[in-house]
Amino acid sequence: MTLAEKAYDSLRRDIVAGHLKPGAPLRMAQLSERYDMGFSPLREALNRLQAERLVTSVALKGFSVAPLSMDEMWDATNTRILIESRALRLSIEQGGDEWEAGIVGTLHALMLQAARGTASEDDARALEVRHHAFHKALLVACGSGWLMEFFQRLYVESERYRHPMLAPRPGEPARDVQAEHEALARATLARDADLACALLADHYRRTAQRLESLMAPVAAAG
Amino acid sequence: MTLAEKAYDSLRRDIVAGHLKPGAPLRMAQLSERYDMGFSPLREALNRLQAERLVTSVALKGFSVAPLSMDEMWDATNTRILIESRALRLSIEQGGDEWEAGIVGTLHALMLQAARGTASEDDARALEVRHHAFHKALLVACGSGWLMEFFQRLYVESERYRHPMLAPRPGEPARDVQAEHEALARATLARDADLACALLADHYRRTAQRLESLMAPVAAAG
DNA sequence: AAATCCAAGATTTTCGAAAATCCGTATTGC
DNA sequence: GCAATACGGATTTTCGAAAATCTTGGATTT
Repeated sequence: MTLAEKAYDSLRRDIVAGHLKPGAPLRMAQLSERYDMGFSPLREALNRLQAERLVTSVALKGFSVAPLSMDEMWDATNTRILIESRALRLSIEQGGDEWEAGIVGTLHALMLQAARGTASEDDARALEVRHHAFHKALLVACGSGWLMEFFQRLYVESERYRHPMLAPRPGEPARDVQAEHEALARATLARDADLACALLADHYRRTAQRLESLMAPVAAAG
Repeated sequence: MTLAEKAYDSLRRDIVAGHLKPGAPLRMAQLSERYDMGFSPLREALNRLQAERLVTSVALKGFSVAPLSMDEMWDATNTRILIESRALRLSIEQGGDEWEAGIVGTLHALMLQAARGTASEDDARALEVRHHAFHKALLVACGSGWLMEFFQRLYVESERYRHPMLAPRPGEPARDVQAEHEALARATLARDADLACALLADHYRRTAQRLESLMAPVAAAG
């Protein structure tokens, strides 16, 4: 793995995790020290991330972490529903045994990690990885590289918004996300496309609403 | 404009125009001579293009022009119809006077250039620019940055396939594309979403079918 | 007092060479 | 004879410094 690829992975992780804050300028000297490499691999990584809209850049003024906004979050949510509904329908039409096995397997792995909780940083990351794997497994039989690419893009984007939610407020009742995942998997395996798509859309809309109510006070305070 | 941006524009144009052939390796030394600049700005541009799937890369083996295939062409066509249908419906719901004026204006400019023909290279490029502007104008009131981004990505992709079609075979009757554009604009301005989306889908499917019949002999020969 | 201009420092961008890696070829060993 | 390997040239990748540009602060002018 080249340094430029390491730089890409590290920067992407730090941006998605919110360790590099939205809007923050990314100075070459700082990044060079932080990731212990020269400018060249960093600039290559930043250019890739710019194409993915995770960073912005202005000529001769450098790069910044792409900002977040509630409008953009809703846009991503709605577009996600459009893309994934289509992909899910295609998968339900075309998916075979291997596809079904993937859903069952990734759901099981997700459940195990969810039961384990997210006490440590590693556990939280593992949950995120398995969550992604499950949602990808649902769609992977759609046979469309473009739908899968757009799914990936929007998944990463939504991860940026979801991150603050992973540390749930003390008093609030935790929403049973895993039950939603299970119902979604069941409808999908039963090849009930209408139900599965409805559950998927609900799943994302609820997450978005939760996020909005969670961020509203933050935005008001900041 | 920085050299890296110039490199990005030049490479993108040459790839989309087919001047750099699908699958061809992109050697740094050659590119450096061709575009008269050092490696750094070229590598930055190539990394951006890689993120947009216009070039592929393998670590330590360098970059290549991304390949084309009929499967991928159909995938892009179908995904385009999904994305643009949604964007068109949203635009028809939400678009105001400015949006309508944009459609009428860009359609008129497109017609003028189409009447002028595509004898010279410059005319062909001008037609392509106005064609893009018209299709963008139809969707621009959708209010979704993500839909617009995906539209752009798929437009560029389809441009790569469309390019060989711009030099029409001598004997063949030219399809009246501009009539389709006019009908599409009329249905859109009449706020008839169902008809407009149907025309849009037909427009793209016909282009794809035309391309398939045009490329089949090429693929068989090569 | 407000606006403009200039210089110094900070920052980004680009280059040219060094380092690391790959590929084809010929040689060695069995 | 054939596989494995070591060598040399070609290529990519990375670094460190130079060039170009921006920003900041104060001095100067209106």
